[in-house]
Amino acid sequence: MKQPATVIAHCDANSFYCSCHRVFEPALLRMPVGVLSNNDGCVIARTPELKAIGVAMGTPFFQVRRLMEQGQIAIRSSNYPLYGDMSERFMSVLEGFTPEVEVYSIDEAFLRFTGFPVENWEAQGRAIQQKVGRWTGLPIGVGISTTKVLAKLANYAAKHYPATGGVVDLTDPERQKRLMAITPVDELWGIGRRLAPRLKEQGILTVRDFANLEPSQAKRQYSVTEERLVRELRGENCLPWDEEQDGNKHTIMCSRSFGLPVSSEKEVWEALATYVSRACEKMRRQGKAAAKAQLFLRTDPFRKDDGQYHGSLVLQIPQASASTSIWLRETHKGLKRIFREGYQYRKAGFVLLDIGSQTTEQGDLFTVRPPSQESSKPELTDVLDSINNRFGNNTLKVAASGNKPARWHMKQNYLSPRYTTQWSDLATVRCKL
DNA sequence: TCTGGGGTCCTAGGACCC
DNA sequence: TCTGGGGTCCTAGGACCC
Repeated sequence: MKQPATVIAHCDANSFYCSCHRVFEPALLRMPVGVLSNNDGCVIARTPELKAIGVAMGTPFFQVRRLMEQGQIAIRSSNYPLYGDMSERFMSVLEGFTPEVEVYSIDEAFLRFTGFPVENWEAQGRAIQQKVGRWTGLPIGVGISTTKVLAKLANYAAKHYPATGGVVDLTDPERQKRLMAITPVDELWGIGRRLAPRLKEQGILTVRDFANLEPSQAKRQYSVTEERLVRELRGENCLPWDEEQDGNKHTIMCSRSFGLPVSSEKEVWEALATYVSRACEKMRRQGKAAAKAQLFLRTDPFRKDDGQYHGSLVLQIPQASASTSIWLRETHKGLKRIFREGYQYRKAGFVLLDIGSQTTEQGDLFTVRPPSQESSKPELTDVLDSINNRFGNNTLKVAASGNKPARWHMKQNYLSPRYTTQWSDLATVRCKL
């Protein structure tokens, strides 16, 4: 068979969050496992065994609580420090296989092989799967083809057909056609719950039906997104290769639902101040700054009988900044403008927009700042960051965030240890001699 | 009692300009 | 009565993803 010039592999961890817990609690390997969203609200990750007993994505926790209490399933609160660290380990194993790795999400990456003299791509896929398994304990699937969309499709097959053992080589065009013909169109990456019914109405039921559309027709009827999808399915690479993506975020958001409804401006402000300082911290870690941000707050849309309100406001400052104190001041002013008395608030958030590199930020022609003022701020935040990096998050925090337990704080009743990122949480291994 | 958080890209429509 | 056409920029909202 002729060797394609560029081959793309898509790797993702199976039930990633659940698998992270299983690495450190092997007893969970014998049980259906679910992970809850923030506030222990609903199920956001499930092992196949949990899916099999009919627990859907997004199921509210109270509906499965009984099963947990009966010991039939295991439930954990989400533990992002653990997932983040396991993700880094996963990605660094992948980087051993090719220099071109695009981290697509916390549990997924594309690998590009340009000019690799690989004889057997399926064997290569199994080698990746095996090494990740041995070095991190995570089970993964690997899909291999010539474009990102085809590689995703291959990985879908790897998951869907157990006989593949989790690895599918879809470089052969004939094999591509066969798979497309038996795959429902709504399984395709990029076809969501709005588009799928529209397509089906028009008789486009399988991925093959979709791939048979003329690209120009796909664009006219839907949008350029769908046109690109059609082209990718036909083997034409038209999605960008973006290895830098992770460091080049355009927005950074921090928002949370409150543990309990909150009605006072003071409490909302405590929460918002916490989100502002977290978002600024993230941005500083990336060496970036922003001149625009948005804050919002809203009531609980599920409580139809209560008065509903959604307020939001875009903030703009003359010069891009990553300083927590500057953004706190602006957000406080903004909150005064959009806060309304008499509502039960359930969520608030802060989003940094149009993030640019701190070194290339534009000066403001019309504002003259005393040099002392600007130079002192970054130093303060630097000190804050370095202390928090060394002694853990929230060792130092802004006073506006409050220091007492509050109604807005998250519920996390089933939290597991941060096995890999906190010395005090390291697992203990005992052995009999 | 109990329903997540963090992103990207595209399009349509309005404001504004020449 | 008559009142262009084309371009850019911005924003809000929709759709998708994990």
